[in-house]
Amino acid sequence: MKKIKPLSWQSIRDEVFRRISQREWLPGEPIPNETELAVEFGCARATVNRALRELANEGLLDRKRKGGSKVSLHAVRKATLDIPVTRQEIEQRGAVYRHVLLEHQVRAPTAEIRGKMPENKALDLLFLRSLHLADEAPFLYEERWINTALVPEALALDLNAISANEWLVNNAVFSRMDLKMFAANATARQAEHLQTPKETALLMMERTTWQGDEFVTSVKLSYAPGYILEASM
Amino acid sequence: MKKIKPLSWQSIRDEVFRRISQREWLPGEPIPNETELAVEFGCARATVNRALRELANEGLLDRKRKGGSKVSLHAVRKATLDIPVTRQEIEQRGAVYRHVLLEHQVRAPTAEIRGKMPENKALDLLFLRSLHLADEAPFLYEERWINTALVPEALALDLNAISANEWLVNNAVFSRMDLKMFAANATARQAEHLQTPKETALLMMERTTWQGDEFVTSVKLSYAPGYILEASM
DNA sequence: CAGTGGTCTAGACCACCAG
DNA sequence: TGGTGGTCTAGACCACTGC
Repeated sequence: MKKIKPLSWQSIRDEVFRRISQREWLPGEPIPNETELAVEFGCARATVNRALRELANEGLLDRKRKGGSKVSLHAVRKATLDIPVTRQEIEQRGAVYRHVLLEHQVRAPTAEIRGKMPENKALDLLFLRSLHLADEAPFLYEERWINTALVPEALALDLNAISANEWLVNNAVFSRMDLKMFAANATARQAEHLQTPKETALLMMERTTWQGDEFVTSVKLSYAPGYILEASM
Repeated sequence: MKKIKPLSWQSIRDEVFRRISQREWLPGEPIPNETELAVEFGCARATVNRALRELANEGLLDRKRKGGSKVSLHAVRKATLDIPVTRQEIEQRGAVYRHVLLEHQVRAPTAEIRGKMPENKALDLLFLRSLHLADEAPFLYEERWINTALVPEALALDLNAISANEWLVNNAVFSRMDLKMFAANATARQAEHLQTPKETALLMMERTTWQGDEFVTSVKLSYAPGYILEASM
């Protein structure tokens, strides 16, 4: 077994990646354990561990105690999706950001939203509708529910000055986020706000953030036609 | 400064996360350096490093040598999107998978695809159109280009037996993937294949995978109406 | 039970970069 | 140029789990 130069965990990661890519190590098959690789590469086991851990995080390896490390049978690749603050996303495109608060009221949640809450709590929630503009053109329309039990400060805010989106990102505590993306034909209301013909295909996103098992905020976003959501890995 | 129990990097990560969440450490402000935190938590610096590195990966901290670690001004949260093999995705829903190869030919790439290739190389590429079915209902329609210079074996495959999607995932070498999601009204062709009315809003995805700076395959996916793409963080 | 990965430690050196 | 994070090491113990 030829001894190879690398010292850094990155080089080891790359070398292991190469062996998997070039099918020296086949899907489903075990690879040498950390100690053996450390000997082969002439480095500490911790360094090998770091390299293999990264590859496992990317889904290329399955690792189990005692079971050892195996090349994943079907590499479920994971792409990373950035969730920026809408203002920043617009400004990054070189456009001027503005947002309009269309509706702001405390009301009983819809059945859909109530389903996310514990049975016993029948609190009223803060409901918002707003529009984000890029250079005065409609960019994103949002309908949002905020759990005022968890974020009472939201009630006192001037949401014309700062968008709920931005304020929540900077102030709300949350530990988990669910995210759903789908397409929908524009309803009359969406079409009106986004200044597009009715039935135009819109990219929609629903995001719910949670603090423990209670939801903090849930928002339904409608992107203006032509919006492209990008991700990479 | 009160000394806290935790030993594991997870507990330190959680404690630091709590301090950021609960605004003990404010956005933009520096936090104590690794050595100081190691003393406070009563653990090795490497353990603190591991904890802070995870938080930085999630976008909650900005770290710089000499500059120290600061709470991110606008936490760009990163969601994770799984890219499963279509067959597995369908079978995971308890449905029977089948795919149909609609077209299979070597042809000159369109301008759009040629833009992804180096100027000098004017190779013909393998072009495929296929349909993935769940319980015989249209699930996903795809149009795919494969760079046969990089994956010559693809030319000899029986793509009726195994979908290009699945074969490529298991056999193609790639180091990077670009991913775009958007909505579009169904064209006549899409409507026909997905058995839906024309103009129905469809969730579309374009994925291009790269090996170094050469593209391996580029695919345009049209999901059947009602499809929901989920992610989480 | 024994082998594997998961983690922690204490120490060390280095790369980067703000001051 | 000094302080900070980035990394490597050698050793150790532990947790899980296949056998």
